[in-house]
Order: sequence, then structure tokens, then C-alpha cells
Amino acid sequence: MPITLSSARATPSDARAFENIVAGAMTAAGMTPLSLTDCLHKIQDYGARRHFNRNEPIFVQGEPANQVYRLISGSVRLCRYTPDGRRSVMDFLFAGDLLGFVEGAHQPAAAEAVSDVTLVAYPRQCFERLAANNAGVRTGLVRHLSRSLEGAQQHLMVLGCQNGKERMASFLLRLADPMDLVCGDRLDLVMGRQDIADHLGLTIETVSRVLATLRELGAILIPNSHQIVLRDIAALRALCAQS
Amino acid sequence: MPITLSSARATPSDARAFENIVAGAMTAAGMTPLSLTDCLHKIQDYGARRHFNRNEPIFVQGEPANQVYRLISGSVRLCRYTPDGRRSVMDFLFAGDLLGFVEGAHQPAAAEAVSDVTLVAYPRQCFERLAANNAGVRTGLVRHLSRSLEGAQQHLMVLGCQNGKERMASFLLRLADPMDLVCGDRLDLVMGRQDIADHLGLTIETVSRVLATLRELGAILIPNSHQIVLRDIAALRALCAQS
DNA sequence: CGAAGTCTTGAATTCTATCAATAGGGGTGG
DNA sequence: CCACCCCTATTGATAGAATTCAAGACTTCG
Repeated sequence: MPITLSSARATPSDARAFENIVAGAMTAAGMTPLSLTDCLHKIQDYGARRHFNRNEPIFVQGEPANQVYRLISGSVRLCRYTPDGRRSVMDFLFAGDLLGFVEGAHQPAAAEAVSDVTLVAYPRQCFERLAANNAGVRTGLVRHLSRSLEGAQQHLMVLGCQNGKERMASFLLRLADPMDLVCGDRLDLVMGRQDIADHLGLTIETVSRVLATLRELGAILIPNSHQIVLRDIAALRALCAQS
Repeated sequence: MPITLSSARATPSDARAFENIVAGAMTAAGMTPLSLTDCLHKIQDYGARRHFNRNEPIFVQGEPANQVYRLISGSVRLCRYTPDGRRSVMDFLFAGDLLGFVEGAHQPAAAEAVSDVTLVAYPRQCFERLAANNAGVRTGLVRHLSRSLEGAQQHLMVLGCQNGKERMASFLLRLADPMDLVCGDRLDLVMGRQDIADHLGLTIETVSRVLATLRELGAILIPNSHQIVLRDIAALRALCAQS
């Protein structure tokens, strides 16, 4: 069940409604093609709104990929497991992020709720039909995939070239990225130490120690284990110096 | 200069010829949409055939991305550099692989010839025009991006979860992947030890030592530094056991 | 043949993992 | 409201893995 942008296959009756809404939204917006996120957002009432509790699986690795998702609130970890139980947290996703846009028939990774999560799920066939008839959606899909690839490659650099302190600095700055950074900004760490460890290719103990080191260096404050104050952003930037 | 699949912008005169050829090829093939690779292959005489010597840059990180490439022969490393000179080899590419299909205006990574390389370069505008009018090309682009992302995530697992021996086993099996594996198969290592090290997040010395260890375990033979005989494939598979 | 580059091997150091114990925090039930 | 318990996080001591520094062997090529 690949994401075919051209095939004219049977679709649920909702699909036509989707397209009309999107078409209307696009013309109303004055020919500016909507981003993929905006498109899904406009039709989100047609998707199924779902809720997941902390640590609940949204989908598991290997299950049929027949839905695509848009995250409304909360945060999600995207991770892969080895047969012997090791885990790699590929990425963390937050409100507004997209999820489940894969080409193959099965989910190559699992998605789990880091905090309580609300999202909208769309049948994959509906999305494919939407894409088949809407150039803006196709552009958005390509952009989404490109950005995901870009992010994965940046993280490959982190895991391939950086030591513990540098990895943590990169992680904190990436978490803070959306906000325009000012020293003293408070950062919420919704994910636990084990999640961070599996994301950075370290152990939970090393994560703790590295955070303590950054605090001793004066780069951060740790008011509690779920909050970090970025005390010296220049120092953090210097640590993770990567292009 | 994003890869817009829908915009009707001015294109070079060659673009129309591209489309006709591809359209012809597709109908001749009996409505089976061509893959992106096949599409580019069919029109490769319209691209510029170029040659690069060993270690020569094909494009550098940050340069304007205004061409896309299809590798005819030889092998290429795709890598990123940090300001302080560290290098991460994101991937190795071989004959038939695609290169340079990025969304942004600039190359996020560098491409360098590992061995002598022959490739075909197409102006990006031509490709975009082709994609705008050809559903098969769009499908192929999505598939290419999805597979690249899949590969990057698999490598994230390697760097995040595996030790030296396991990384090397994963690397050898991935290199051998296209051929259906038989114990005793000989593998050509076109890339040097430093390339392998920067790909696996190790040092050149560790790469040497890990290879020696795998030889002592009986998993491989090393007739010379550019060839590896896969002596015990089951042992290699057991080492890199990842789903 | 010589020289430069690449690869291998050795010894010491550094970083991270592992094992183990303690401390903190949040929620539940008395 | 407090006490208790479970889960999570921190800290310490030790072991192990990979890096670093250094020297020597092998290739390749002029």
C-alpha cells in the first residue's frame, strides 16, 4: 500500500469531501498553495481525533501503516527496537508535527506517547486520494520527507562525531530551537532521562552526569529534573559546534 | 529554489523534449509507471555526462543545489563536515543510485568520488518541470526520499545502539546486500579505512582492530586491505542482530 | 627503487558503561 | 494531611571499550 500519488483507486466516500474542502481553502487563500500541515489542519474535523496516555503506543513497529497522523498536543517519541530489546529513539515530535507518512506497507518504527497526546488520524487511502488530486499536498509531502531526512542526517552527525557533553548541548539547543533563544530561557523536558539516553546513544547514568557537568560549567541550571534553564547559550553553541 | 511539483515556471527548452520521451516510454511500457531511476535513465542522453577522479568533490556542502545526478559507475560518499573539521560519512552511493535530490536551495552535504566516477547531471529546473507533468516521476521522488530516510534511520540505530564489532558487521552486510549472500563471497571495499571509520563513528585504528577481531572469530578473511571474504555470514548476522 | 600514503599493531589514556547504592518526587491510600 | 511506596534520577566505584599517541609494515605510484 505505497503512497502512490497518481493511482486512481477506490476510496472511501469521505475522500471527495476532503478534496472539496481543501480546494475551497486553497482558492480562498489566494492561490498560495497550503502546506501539508495546513491542508491536514483544514480538514482535521474529518479525521478521527484520538487520545493516548503517557507511554501508550500510538502504533508499533511492523504494524500495517494504514493511517497518517497530525499531532495536536503532547509529545511523541519515534523509536525502533532490536530483537534483543535495545531501543533507539529516532526523534521527538511535538504539536503540529506529522507522523506516519511512510512509503512501505508497514511502520518501520514505533510511535509512543511521551506525555498525554491528542492527535488526528486520517485513513491513508484518503490522504493518497487527496495527494493524487492536489499539487499542494504533493509538494507538502515532498517537503515533509525532505525535512525528516535532513533531521535524520543532522542527528547522524551528532551520534557519529560528538561526545556526551556535545550531544547533550545539541539536544538542548534543538529542543529550544523553535523559540528565539535568550539566556535564562526555561526549557521543559517532557521526556525522561531514559528517552534522552536512547536518543543520544548514551546510558541514563551518563545523561545524568553530563547534565551535572554542564551545570558545573555554568551552561545550564537544573531547577528540577523536568526543567532546564539555558544559562549560557553561547557556551552550549560552542560545545555542539556543527556547521 | 525548492522542488515545486506544481509551479509553472519558465524552463529551458530541453524540458519539453524530456517529457515527451518519458511519456512515450511510459505508454510503451504498458501503463506501468517508470521508477525515478528508470525515468532519468531513459533521458540520460539529455543530461551532461561527467567524470570525476578519486577523491574529487562532485559538489560541496553549502553550494547551490541546481543539479540532480544519477550515478553511472564508481562510488560516492555523501558527507558532512563540522567547522572544526570532523567528518561524518552519511552514506555510500553506487552505480544506479541517485544524488542531489534535496528540497532546499543549497546542498546540505558534500558528495565526493570514492573511486573514479561517471555520472549524468541534469539541470534541476528540468527535473522539476518533468516532475510537474509526470505522475510517475513524482511517485519516484517520494519513493527515493522515503528510502533515503529509511536508510538514515537504520544507520541511526547502528550508531546509537551498536559497538564496534556490531557496526562493522552491519556495514559489511549492507555492502553485500544487493548480492544474495553465500558464505565465501568476496566483497570489494572501494572506500578506505578512514571513510569506513567516519561512516561508523569510529577511528581508523578501531576499524583496523575490529576487522582483525572479526577475522580471529572466523567471520571473515582479509586477503588484502581492499577485499573481504564473508566466511561466516550467520555469525555476522548474529552480531548486528537488528530486526 | 624510493617516497608518500595507507594500513596495522602496541601501549597508555580517556571516556562511557556497568554495577550498586542512595536520594528525590509524585501519587495513593490511610 | 501525612506516610508510604514506587518510579525516576543522581552519585560513586569499578570495569570495559574506544581513542590517542607512536612506531612499524605494507601498497601504490612516480
